Amino acid sequence: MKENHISTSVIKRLPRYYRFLGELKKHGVARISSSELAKRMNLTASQIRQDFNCFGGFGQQGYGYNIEMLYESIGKILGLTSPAKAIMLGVGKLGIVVAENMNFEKQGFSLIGAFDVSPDVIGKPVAGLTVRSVEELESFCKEHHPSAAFMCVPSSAAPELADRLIELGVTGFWNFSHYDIGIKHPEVSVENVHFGDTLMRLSYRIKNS
Amino acid sequence: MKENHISTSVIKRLPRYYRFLGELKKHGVARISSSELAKRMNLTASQIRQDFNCFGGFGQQGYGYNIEMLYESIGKILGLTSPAKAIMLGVGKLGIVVAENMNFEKQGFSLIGAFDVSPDVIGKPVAGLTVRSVEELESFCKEHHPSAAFMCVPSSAAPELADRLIELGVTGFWNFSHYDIGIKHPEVSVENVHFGDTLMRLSYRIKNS
DNA sequence: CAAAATGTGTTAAAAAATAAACCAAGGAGG
DNA sequence: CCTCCTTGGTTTATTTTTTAACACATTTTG
Repeated sequence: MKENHISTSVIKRLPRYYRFLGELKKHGVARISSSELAKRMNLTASQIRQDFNCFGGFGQQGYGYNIEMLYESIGKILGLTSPAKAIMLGVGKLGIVVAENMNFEKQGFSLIGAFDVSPDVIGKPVAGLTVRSVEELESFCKEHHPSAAFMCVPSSAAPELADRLIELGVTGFWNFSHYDIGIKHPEVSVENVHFGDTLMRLSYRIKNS
Repeated sequence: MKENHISTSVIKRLPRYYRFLGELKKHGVARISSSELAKRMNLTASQIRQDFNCFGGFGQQGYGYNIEMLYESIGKILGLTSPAKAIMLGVGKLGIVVAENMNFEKQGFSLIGAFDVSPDVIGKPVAGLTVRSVEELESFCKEHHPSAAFMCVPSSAAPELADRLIELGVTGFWNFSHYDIGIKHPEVSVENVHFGDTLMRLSYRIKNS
């Protein structure tokens, strides 16, 4: 199922391409050359051409790239057209903001459940769902087979939960906790959202440039 | 002021080292070897040694690294000991969660102001501050000289705000908006927190592995 | 309709990042 | 106090990533 092994560097850039192309599309631009796109995105034209060519020839010599078509193609490559079933673990302040303000359907996921341990939130509505007790996790997963988990729990709860989820067939984690899921389970995909790390990097940059 | 130009790859790894070492410290571990740390972090010992050596010899042959000392050293390198003054722009749901749940002081920053356009939030308390009108931005900055801005505003508001802030002396942005601050202003440091991008990458991985 | 201009796909070169190899400093054990 | 073993710093090699170069297809223009 792999596309001839695309490097992670390329994958990391794809969402940004997608955003820029979406913006251009919205502004009614029909086509763009690699050099023009490079100028706008602050990249080299060479890199853009090479990135796109990992997935086949989207452009036309002497013309450039058709934005509409390229946008859709990248969306398909990213899997945005076939949403993966996802559940949210931990419906605290962060979880609520994330659940209610992200447009999961446009980003390749479909949120089908939310779980927490606290009686304060169990039973409450979030993003159109009713928060379940984490005790129902097994039965729920065995029925609905989510493939992704959004981890908005404290670090202390993450390890045990991750184990259970992987056991239940979850293969991808969107991880807001500080626990490093990938180390114990190298077979699953993990995308970390570590606010603290980005802040510290910014701290370094501000003080060393 | 640059440390002999450290590569961005190394800087990106520093916060993770910092986290792992903090954890070890908390568990009372006094020393660790590069190979042991490598095993725990899923890296190579070679990379760890090379990374640390960018900043000088922290280890001792035959002994390893003193965790307490290394932890503190990395903290200093990241600038966590000398907080930079920061202001928050946009006190919506996301801004509030971020402001109230991050421990800025431990991550190199000191939040000294929060601004918004909406009368609904102006005057309200957030993270110990009172939200100001964005109209006060100029006068506030001229008095307090923040060097960092946390951008929690909608993309539409970001470009004009970024211009104003840079004009007022802000050199670092923690950017939650989709607007790409760095392109127009390559001289400032920007750390993007793009939830959508990480989600799309996860979508790709789940569907292509 | 031909020639100039545009601009991709692809191959080659350069640069950067990662991993391996090696050596000497220092600790552990007798 | 001497020997052996661990282990970091450093150099060298390998791999990956990025940039440059170029040949050829398409469009545009006069």
